[in-house]
Amino acid sequence: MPGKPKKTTIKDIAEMAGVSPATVSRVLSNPSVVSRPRQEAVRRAIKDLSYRPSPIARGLSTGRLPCLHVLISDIRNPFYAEMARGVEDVARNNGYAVVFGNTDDSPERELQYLAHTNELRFAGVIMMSAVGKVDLKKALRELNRPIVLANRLVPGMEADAVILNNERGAYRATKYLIDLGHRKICHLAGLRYSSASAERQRGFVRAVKEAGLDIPQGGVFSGDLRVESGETIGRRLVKEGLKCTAIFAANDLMAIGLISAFESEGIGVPEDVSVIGFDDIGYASLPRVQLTTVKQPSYEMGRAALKMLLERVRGESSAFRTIRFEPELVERGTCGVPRS
Amino acid sequence: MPGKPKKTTIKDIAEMAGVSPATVSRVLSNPSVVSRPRQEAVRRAIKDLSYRPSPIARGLSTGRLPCLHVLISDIRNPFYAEMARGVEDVARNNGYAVVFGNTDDSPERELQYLAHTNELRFAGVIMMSAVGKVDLKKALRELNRPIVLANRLVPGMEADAVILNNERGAYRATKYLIDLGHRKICHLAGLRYSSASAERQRGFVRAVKEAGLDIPQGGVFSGDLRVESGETIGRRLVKEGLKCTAIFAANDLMAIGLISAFESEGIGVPEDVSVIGFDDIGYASLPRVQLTTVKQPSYEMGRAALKMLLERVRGESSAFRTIRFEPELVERGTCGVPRS
DNA sequence: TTGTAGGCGTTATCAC
DNA sequence: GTGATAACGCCTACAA
Repeated sequence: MPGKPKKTTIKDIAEMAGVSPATVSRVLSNPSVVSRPRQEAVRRAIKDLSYRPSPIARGLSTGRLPCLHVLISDIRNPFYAEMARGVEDVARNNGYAVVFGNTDDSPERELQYLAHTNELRFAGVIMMSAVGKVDLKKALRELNRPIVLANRLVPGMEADAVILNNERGAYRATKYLIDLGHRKICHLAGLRYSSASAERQRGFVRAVKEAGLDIPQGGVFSGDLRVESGETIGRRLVKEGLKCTAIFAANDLMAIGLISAFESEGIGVPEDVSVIGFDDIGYASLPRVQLTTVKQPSYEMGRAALKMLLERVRGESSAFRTIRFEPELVERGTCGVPRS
Repeated sequence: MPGKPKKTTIKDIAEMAGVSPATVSRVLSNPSVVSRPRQEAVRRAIKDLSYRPSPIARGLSTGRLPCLHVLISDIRNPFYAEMARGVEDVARNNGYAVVFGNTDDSPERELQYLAHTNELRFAGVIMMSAVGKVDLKKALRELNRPIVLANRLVPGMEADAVILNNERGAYRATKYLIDLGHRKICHLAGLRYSSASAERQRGFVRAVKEAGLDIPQGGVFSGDLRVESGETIGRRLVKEGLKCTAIFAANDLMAIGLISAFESEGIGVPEDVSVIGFDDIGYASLPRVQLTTVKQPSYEMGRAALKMLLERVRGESSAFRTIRFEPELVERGTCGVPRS
């Protein structure tokens, strides 16, 4: 094969600039230790040959690839898609590739992905779907790489984190229903092992208690955060005879499922029952949906998570930080005063 | 540092099995050339030390990392999220990591990502958001790696592809409106440079022509496939006085935008105007939305695309193939007979 | 069938 | 400051 292009390497640059490969490498990573004239010679050579160092060779040598691993529950959930987009936007602008993994909230899958993180030497991890299991904390620790927990925390684990003040958001949602006059309020909770879901449930309980109300007997259900589980529970609720006038769902997807079930059973929202969600995904604002909900700035949270991760990856060490975003109640059309 | 773990390498295996590193490498990649007894000795050693070859070292040597690059327009579009999920599911089950890139349909960004593909030596590319530009074809060719075009084709480019029969889907959608009695039908087209959008427009035109109808003066608009552009055009249409009784939108997102605009302007759907979309994203089926549309099996298309890519990556060479999925009309509630 | 040795492109550790 | 030189962990002629 005669015309094999042969990528230009650090040696070509060294030769052209009349220095050693080591010096070229220094110009690239630690310029301050190289004398001015050689620095310039090297830079010119780099430009002339439009040289780009090989990330893989670098990776072999340093043990780090310019790739970030992002673990989410399911990219089809608009809330995650939005965060994912925030993440990717800043990663791209910083020269990092983003590898996504859908866990479906399975701890096994989580571990499986982390093994991959390690093998491929990805530079860091954003864990958005942490399912609090003992071994997860251990696995994350042993990974020995920068990690940012986003959206969900891992109980008992110190780490950088980007989360919403879920408790407060849930409290407000519930308080809103109470102020509307509701006395019997149910809660469709999320995953048992999700810290976000747990916090939302706590916020719900606090609001109810503070108002001196009781949670209806068996009034807290748990779903899996998908539309279908909202539908299932909604139908069950109707069948059993609605024992509440309002429901706070742990996320919009389930709220939408609830509404679907109710309306197909002839129960009007908000005439017969009020429904409030959480997240404020894009569809919540459609005229036909008009879901009252608690907004989280998901895109911004994704960006913030990646920025934190980058700082760590770049070696800026300091104490762990937690960035906590504030929720915002968005009044729309699925809540009203209770039927007298 | 005394207790440095020191990953186990191919040498450790060689030593433990009493063979050379080369032999270990062979059992891993081309076992048939190694004698039975040594093969077993090596495998046992691998198991005992739970050895896993380093993808990076391999990558440096072979020029290929076990990562696949998937280029999409925007992960927040549920249609893409669905395909992305299909892709990731089969990639994961085959030991490949998936790197996603959002192009926002920008040719520059497309090229930028492909440069990354090359630098990081990703094993293959799935291009779902091809914006037909001359240099894209060239860039893809020069990439010198397996490529699968999904969702959109690149004009004049031979390659493996997974697409929907867009022309037929659009034809059916339009025919459906015509059969309902509509005579003045508009089309909200998609991206000018998307082959999928172009095909849909052709299908629309064919149906109208075949029925001996005329397309209303200025009755074909073009949007960018996002909800907002549906809203914008919807409002403009109303302002200018609706000159049609039905509209076929190139995708569901824009259809939803149209409906939002119409309803907020007091125009009923389907009473005053019928709207049909394309894709059948999850939200189309919600009771409150009930969007009539053309379904594409997006998840399956994602899977199919990745399977094709894997075949190529694994070196199974053969002629280029195109897998063409068939669309399916889904009648729901946004189309009706025209107002007399 | 098996082993030796060079190469993949950088970084890092030494001396100088 | 700078330049050899050895890793980094695997693959692959080439030779035996």
